[in-house]
Amino acid sequence: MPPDLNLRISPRTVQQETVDKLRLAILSGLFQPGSRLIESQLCAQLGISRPSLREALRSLEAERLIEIVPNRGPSIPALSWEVATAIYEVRELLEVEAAGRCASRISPAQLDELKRSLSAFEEAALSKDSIAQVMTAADFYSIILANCGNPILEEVHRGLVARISFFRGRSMSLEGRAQSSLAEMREIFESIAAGDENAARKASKQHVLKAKAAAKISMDSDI
Amino acid sequence: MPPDLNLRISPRTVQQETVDKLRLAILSGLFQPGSRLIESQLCAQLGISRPSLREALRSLEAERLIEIVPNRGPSIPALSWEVATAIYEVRELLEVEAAGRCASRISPAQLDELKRSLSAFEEAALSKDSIAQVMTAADFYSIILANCGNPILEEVHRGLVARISFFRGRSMSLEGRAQSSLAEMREIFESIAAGDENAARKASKQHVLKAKAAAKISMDSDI
DNA sequence: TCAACCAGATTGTCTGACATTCTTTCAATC
DNA sequence: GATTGAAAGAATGTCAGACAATCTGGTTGA
Repeated sequence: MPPDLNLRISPRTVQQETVDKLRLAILSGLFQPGSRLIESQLCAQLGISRPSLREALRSLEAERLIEIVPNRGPSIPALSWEVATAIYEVRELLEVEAAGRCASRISPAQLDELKRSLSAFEEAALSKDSIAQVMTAADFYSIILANCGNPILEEVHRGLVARISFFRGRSMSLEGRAQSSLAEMREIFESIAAGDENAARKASKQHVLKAKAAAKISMDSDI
Repeated sequence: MPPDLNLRISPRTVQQETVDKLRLAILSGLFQPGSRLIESQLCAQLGISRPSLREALRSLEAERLIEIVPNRGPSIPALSWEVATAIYEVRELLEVEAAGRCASRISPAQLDELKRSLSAFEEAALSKDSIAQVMTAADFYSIILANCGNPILEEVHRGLVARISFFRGRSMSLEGRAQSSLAEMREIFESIAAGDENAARKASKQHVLKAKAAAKISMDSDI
């Protein structure tokens, strides 16, 4: 029996592929905020039919990664600073809780995993590759969220972070932000490693607040 | 020019109507958990075409109100108690925060609105109409969430509460649950009316915890 | 009894079509 | 010259029909 059987339990459909491709394209900033997406163009570029594309667009709409106005079609929403602030606030709520829970329940194996992801971010921080920085940082959080013992917390957090990826890329390229981010993340890690729930919460809160401040600076500084 | 010119009327499309109808059907428990939805049947019942229906289903899938497994189609997810617990925990996080913020920022007009919705729940609690109870209680929360000053908090909360509507209907029909629920909600209201942020948080937390306990009882008692 | 297999049911996807609704262009009017 | 209005073009909303791939349940054969 072919060994790739376990990889094919759930067949990937055109719709799933399309959602993933478009999500990646949006998160990496390929489309300008406010720009409209033309169905026929996307169909041609992706090599799929309109019904399949429209299903994918509905999924992305529900994730709030695109907006669909009747008779005007899909577009990339321009994230206002008000909404971004609201997202950062909820993110703080969730992330602080997750870090606290994680501190008292993470397994040694996962802790090791977390340490490795911190190292990966450290390496990225030394380089000037802001894309790598954002990705490794996202890995770090996702390990924490995955080990907080609450899958819903993880799910909601992922959805929110996706919507502010736009800001995260920009703020990471601020002078010195990667370094101070590294320091904050190290503090979170140390607290979790020590099993100190309160310290983990405090460090996590600090981190989100500073990330928000950095996002605001990067937004104000250029427009 | 008026500052906030948002007069754009958005026409209701077949897809939106369909999503609303199906969501209502799901939330009111019309479909058994675990049961499958047959596209052709739904098309006939709703009088729409398959592409339109499939778009609507993708929206509902993203809201986690249905599951779609490739080559098996859509079905109503059976909510495990583990996931329900996780949802209640996050709901607590969000609702407590919202109640706290609401206490220090709600306007007199909205406070009056809140009072009216509490009265509506009181009336529903006296009757034995558990559907009316769930609906009026939902109104009460939604006013609080709408006045917490954070639209994201509101949005996330709405999504989570929708997924546990199944439990809320059952637990409301428990002997005495509506009455104690009323007492808890009244306490939340009084705290908010007094502008006492800490009391609002405490009352809100109590309320969610008791709602969770009631849901567990109603789940264990019949299977 | 159990496995293989077959027929019906269902989904995934595509093509093509058409009415409705923007958007843009260009001319006419004031 | 600016504004209005109309017409052409583009894009979306929606449908119908088709077909292959896949699942499901029951029947057959060993």
